[in-house]
Amino acid sequence: MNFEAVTIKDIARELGISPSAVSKALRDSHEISPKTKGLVLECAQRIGYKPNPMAQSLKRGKSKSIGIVVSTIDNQFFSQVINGIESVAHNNGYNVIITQTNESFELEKLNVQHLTFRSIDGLLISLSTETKNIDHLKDLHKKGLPIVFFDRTSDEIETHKVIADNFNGAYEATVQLIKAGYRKIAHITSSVNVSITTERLKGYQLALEENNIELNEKYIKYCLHGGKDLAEIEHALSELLFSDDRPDALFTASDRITTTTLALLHKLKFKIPDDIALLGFTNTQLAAVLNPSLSSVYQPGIEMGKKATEMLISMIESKRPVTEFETVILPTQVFIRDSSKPVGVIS
Amino acid sequence: MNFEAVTIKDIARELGISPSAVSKALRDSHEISPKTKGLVLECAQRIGYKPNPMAQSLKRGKSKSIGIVVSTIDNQFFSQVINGIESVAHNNGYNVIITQTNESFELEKLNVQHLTFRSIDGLLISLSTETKNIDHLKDLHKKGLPIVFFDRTSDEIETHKVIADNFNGAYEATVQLIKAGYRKIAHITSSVNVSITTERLKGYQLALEENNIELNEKYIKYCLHGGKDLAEIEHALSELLFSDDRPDALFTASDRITTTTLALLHKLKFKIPDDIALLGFTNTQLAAVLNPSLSSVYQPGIEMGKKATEMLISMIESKRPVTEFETVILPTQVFIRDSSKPVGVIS
DNA sequence: TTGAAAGCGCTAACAG
DNA sequence: CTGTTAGCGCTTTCAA
Repeated sequence: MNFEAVTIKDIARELGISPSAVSKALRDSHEISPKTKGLVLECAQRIGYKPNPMAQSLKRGKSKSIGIVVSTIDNQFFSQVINGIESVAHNNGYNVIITQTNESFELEKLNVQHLTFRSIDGLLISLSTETKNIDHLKDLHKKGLPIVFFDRTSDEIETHKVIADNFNGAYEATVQLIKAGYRKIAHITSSVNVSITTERLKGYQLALEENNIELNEKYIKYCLHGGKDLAEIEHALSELLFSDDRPDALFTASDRITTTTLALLHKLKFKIPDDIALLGFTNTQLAAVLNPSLSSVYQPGIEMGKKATEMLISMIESKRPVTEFETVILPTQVFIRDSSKPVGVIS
Repeated sequence: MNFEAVTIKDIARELGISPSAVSKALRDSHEISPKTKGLVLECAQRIGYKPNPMAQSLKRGKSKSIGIVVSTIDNQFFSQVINGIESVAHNNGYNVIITQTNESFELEKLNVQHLTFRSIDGLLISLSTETKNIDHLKDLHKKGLPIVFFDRTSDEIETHKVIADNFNGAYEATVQLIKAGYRKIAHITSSVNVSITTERLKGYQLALEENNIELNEKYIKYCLHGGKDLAEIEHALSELLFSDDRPDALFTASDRITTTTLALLHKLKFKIPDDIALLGFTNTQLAAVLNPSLSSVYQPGIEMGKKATEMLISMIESKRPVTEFETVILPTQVFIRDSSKPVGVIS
């Protein structure tokens, strides 16, 4: 509720002119005399007039709000992205409606539906790990809803996308492990459904290939729910750790998986990196003070949020339908710390 | 924009009845025959009718959205709180508008103003560290805007509040340090302005007092921006570490301060807990895998968000003005880990 | 340059 | 039980 319930009519009455004149004056229309404009502006200021956004929205058919779909906000990477989204949106007079899928396809559909009920002007989405089919988005896209994908995208819709350089991040990370002397490098990753999994996998594979290390399929473990369930990571990890051919290094592909893996290795009393090295994607600012300090691939979360929102708003506000789309790839940074120290070096 | 632009009129036309009848049928009014209701519902379903929330809001004078003010979303504790807020709000058909103050009083005022422009039905706020004066909220409160404080509250407005048991958390934490053999316990805390600082300070003081340890004012360091600036924590810390009477333990009072202190101690090559012990408020799930594993006071962030939102929505939807207010205090949990191991014990 | 009037989609008082 | 009408606050023709 707007508690400054001063309307255009109040100004009109005060000045003895018509509401429509006031409206025009406030919008700085050319068909209003400078004198009247001055009076209106002064009066609006004086009696504390604030436009009612709901009335404007109803009239204009725009809600000035954008919907966000992420897996969960309680995650370093996504909270940074949302931080970025929020700042750009706010600066442009938009507010954001955040919804969480918890990696569930059903919840993703429900959330998208809920958002359209709320009359959003555009959608920013990072797909859930369960999502294979995006018909729920195709329909909306066809009807003209501006959509920008970030992080976990889909090829099935042509629109703007913003991702981190997952390929290079993974490539670089794997190369660093190889340089440090590890050869049996396992990869614990998210669901095959999501784009980031494929991109990271490719980087990992190329690094191995270039270094003449044969790919061992048993070293690649997928977590269908992106590590949401502790059990799936526990399962993947124990298959790796208690196999005949235990890997000497782990390359983990997401924030949740990386930190959970670290915690599990602790619990299992594995020494890092002596028993097994660890390097993973994570955006935690605590990487340097973990035990051991954690080698990591960092994604520019805030920038990703900002860029995606800028693109979305430009689509929303574009006069003519946008037909040229862009996929922005933001650089990742690899930090080498103790958890991937060279083999055989005693600290 | 609602891309399912089917309106009540479409149903009315389809069925050859009046829009108001349709409206009433949809709202299950008693003055509509079951037969008509059935027809309307079926037709609504069939042609994909979705109510336009902006029109409803305009009519009802309610926006079904609530405003949130926090220092920054990119912080474990607050992102957990927002997670809780979001889930309850969403379940009750509300959406949330998040704004961040970055601990700035000016931004807090601006955000609150912005939120009222956006016609929020209620406000959830955790004050910035800079905030001493809350006239910007008093005005709104007087005009009838439902407000619920969480985390950092103010006595100057009588309304619902939800806080963690800061007093007990701090008391318990300090007692644990004393039990472990530490006697020179310093306290690095946030700004004196915010409620949590006082509450935590009191717990700290009582623990010392009960154990006949004299309070040393020099051991209490305030960070006016809650640790937003690295420099202020650096400054506080070096005053403590390089004084004649260096403390043997640190009790830090917020997420940011705790993790930054840990990082700085690392940088300065201080051994924890041998050179100095550390125990602090933090909500990071990584506490157990930090180096060393970090003793911590954990606040129920998600619950805090949920509870605050439930209270706010009950105020918003209350038929009569609410006059009985409650301050809910949620328990904190203290986890003792290696960073506060008993003095003299070699691991 | 200004004003009257219609209408965005929905609801509610009042008639019928 | 159903329809007519007016109006939430604002914008936008169109007419004056």
